[in-house]
Amino acid sequence: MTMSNTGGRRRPPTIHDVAREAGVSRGTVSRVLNGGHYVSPAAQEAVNAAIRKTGYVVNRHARSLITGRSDSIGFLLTEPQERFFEDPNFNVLLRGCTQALASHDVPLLLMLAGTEDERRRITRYITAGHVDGVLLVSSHSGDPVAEELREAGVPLVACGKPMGLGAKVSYVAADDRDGAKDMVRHLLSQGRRRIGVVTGPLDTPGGVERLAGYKEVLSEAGIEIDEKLVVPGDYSRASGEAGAERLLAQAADIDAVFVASDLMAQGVLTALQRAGRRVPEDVAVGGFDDSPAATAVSPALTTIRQPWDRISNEMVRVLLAQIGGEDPAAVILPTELVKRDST
Amino acid sequence: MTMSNTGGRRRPPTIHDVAREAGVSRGTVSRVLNGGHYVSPAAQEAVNAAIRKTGYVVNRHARSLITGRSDSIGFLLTEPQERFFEDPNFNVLLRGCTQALASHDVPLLLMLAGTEDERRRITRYITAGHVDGVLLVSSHSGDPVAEELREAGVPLVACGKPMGLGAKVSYVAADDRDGAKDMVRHLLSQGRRRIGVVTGPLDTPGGVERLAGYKEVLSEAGIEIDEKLVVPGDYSRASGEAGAERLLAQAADIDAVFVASDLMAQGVLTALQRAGRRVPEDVAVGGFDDSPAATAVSPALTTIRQPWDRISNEMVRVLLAQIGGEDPAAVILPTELVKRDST
DNA sequence: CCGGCGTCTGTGAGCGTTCACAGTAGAGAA
DNA sequence: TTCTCTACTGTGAACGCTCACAGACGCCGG
Repeated sequence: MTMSNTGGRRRPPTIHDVAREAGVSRGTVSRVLNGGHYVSPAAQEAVNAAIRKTGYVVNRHARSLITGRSDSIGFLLTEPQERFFEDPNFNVLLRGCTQALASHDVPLLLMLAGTEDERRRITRYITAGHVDGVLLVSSHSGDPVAEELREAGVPLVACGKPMGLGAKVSYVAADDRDGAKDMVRHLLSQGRRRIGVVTGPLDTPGGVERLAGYKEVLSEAGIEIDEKLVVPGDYSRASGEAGAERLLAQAADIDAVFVASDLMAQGVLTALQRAGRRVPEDVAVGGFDDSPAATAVSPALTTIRQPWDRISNEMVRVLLAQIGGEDPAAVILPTELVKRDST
Repeated sequence: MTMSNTGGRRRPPTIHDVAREAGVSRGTVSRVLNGGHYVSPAAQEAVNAAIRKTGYVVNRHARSLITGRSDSIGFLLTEPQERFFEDPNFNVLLRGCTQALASHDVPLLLMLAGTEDERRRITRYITAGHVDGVLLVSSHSGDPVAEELREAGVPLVACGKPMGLGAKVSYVAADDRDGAKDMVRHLLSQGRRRIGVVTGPLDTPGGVERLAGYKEVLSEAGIEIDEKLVVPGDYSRASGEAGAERLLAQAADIDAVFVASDLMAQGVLTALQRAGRRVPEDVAVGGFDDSPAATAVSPALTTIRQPWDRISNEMVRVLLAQIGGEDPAAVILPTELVKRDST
């Protein structure tokens, strides 16, 4: 039973205790804690030993008070709750970002802005400086929160290119157009010629690009775009189901559908099977995202994989860089065709 | 252009600025901020006006430094990531807790412990006092994290009764047994007699209780329990599908299945339909949870609603009470039968 | 021997808040 | 009047850390 142990038993050890234990000053301990520059190897060693011995953990509040940073970041989702409940992509992204941040020892604050009230509260919270930066996920266009945060100068990285925010905000996105092209080429290579499309929301760059990829490949193949084959969706399962029904009604002779999200593709599958069309024999279905939903259905979806791990890692990297003073950046990541049973 | 405005333009206003603006002392401002006891109405008024005028927001780090509280809580999910990706119940709970906490102005830190490494890191983070308490979601038994946290004296509230932690940890749960009984009675009332069951994990109280409810009602109705009608599951969709197949193989004459989770019920539906059984004509299917999954399938699931909103609210209430010094508590909430198309 | 430089270390100040305490004023009781 | 009690207010002193600064030491070139 040592003095140092008995003495400060009840309350956690401070940097002061570590300094005393290691026989150095607070300043030296602090320097070791923050990168260890200008510290002799001997002191370095002694401090680390003292930290282990005392079980010291830095008091983040004291640190933040003086640095002005909170060393935490917000994950902001501005989607209606139904979307959050039905689309597992959010979970994948959430997990990826949590993991990426954990390796930097930065906690993630979850902010769900489903209602106007929450939106306001969250905006206030963020602009008050309670987080150093924000990872933004919002599939819909013209997000007022994003605009406010940008104006307030809060470091911000969006998932997917945001609409109408100019080049001022960073984003990380998959190569939507390229992915769409791959899928449509794949459908073509299977001999499909009457290829319908259920688009994403066309007020978002992602939705527009995926449709553009579809049209581009068909044109290159010398197939004229039939507007009856193009029906709008909003990424929700219900809109996929409705889209497929509309497609079936407008163009009963389709032999394939390119669906701009896996969740919508689930709906498409449901509608197709209800209409007695076999997948993939009668109609091939290609999705987009490679969300967990893709393998939860039967037949398992052929889809375009968005590299979620890389997307989350890049979002975190770009955000931390921006917090460190760097300029906003846009990162486009390649996609990959995943062949399964629906084509 | 007033002096007070021009002076402190760059950096946010402090409690001191507010005090000067209002013509009172820091202490008085602080008292207003924390409930306003022992403050004259006039001072109260002046301080509030000054806060509005200066746009003051409390510096949480300074506050935490002295109070020793972090005024934030952790939401800890100790599930493999596949479970997190496929089960929308987590999202519902996450949203409920976020919302409940927001009304207390307490941020939620998301902690996903999928791997052993993360488990360790998170435990260290929590026991270091970086959060005041933890909302725990972990469907599997014998969770080492929970045990460690309990031993460290961290305020903890679990969702669902945790296995083997004794009465020492708070939890909020729906009345599993009662819900199961309602469902089986409902099945009985529809004239079903050969009722199979796909159970939840039987190393958790929830799984055990739901099965117990099933057996209890059948016994009361004078129907002998046929063990061929009881197959195990683990709440995952895949286990539901496998369970239904096994049921079909062991007891082809079933006319109903009580499934211990909606997600498994999705799998059951898939297997049943693949086997050519019509739902609900040939076989009725009853789920449990009323998860978003229940209405995403066809036919829409008859299920037992867990009152998620109340569950999250209670979890937060109990946790905050416990942080405030109260004793651990157990809350059991009533369920409700939701009749849809699968029975 | 001096001066300068680069490496390393200790020290005081201060970040913005809360808390304990001391103190004031006014009302009511003795 | 004087004393006590209650309602309210102001004032240091922390909380645990980082940062700027000053100083010590060894080494080099003049």
